[in-house]
Amino acid sequence: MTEFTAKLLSIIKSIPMGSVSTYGRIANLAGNPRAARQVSWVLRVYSEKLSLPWHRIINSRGRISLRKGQGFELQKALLEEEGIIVGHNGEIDLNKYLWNDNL
DNA sequence: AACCTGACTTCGG
DNA sequence: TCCGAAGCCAGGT
Repeated sequence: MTEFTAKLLSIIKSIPMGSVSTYGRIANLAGNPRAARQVSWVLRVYSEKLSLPWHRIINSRGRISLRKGQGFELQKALLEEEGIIVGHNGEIDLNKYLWNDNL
């Protein structure tokens, strides 16, 4: 994998429980604001093998990107287990849960 | 090397 | 708010 991908993995693994981050923000922290799509690719490929907290990643609109029947329910459940309030359509209050560590 | 594929994002209507 | 188009990125074929 590329150095950039390694950075993404490192950042993803550091998202604390009870918080969420977005594809774009992670790409930004890794040094490339426009690589949001790469983040989704990384999650799909490495989440299981590396036990990534993939469920803590949502889109810039503050909603779960996965479709119902294709992971949506699981992600919603995992987030709620961490105390995060998720609306019926996957809406999450970014002002309240967004991980702001360094930015 | 060319072309396709996303769990994306931003912008305009 | 919703929809489509365009931009962008690394990997896989």
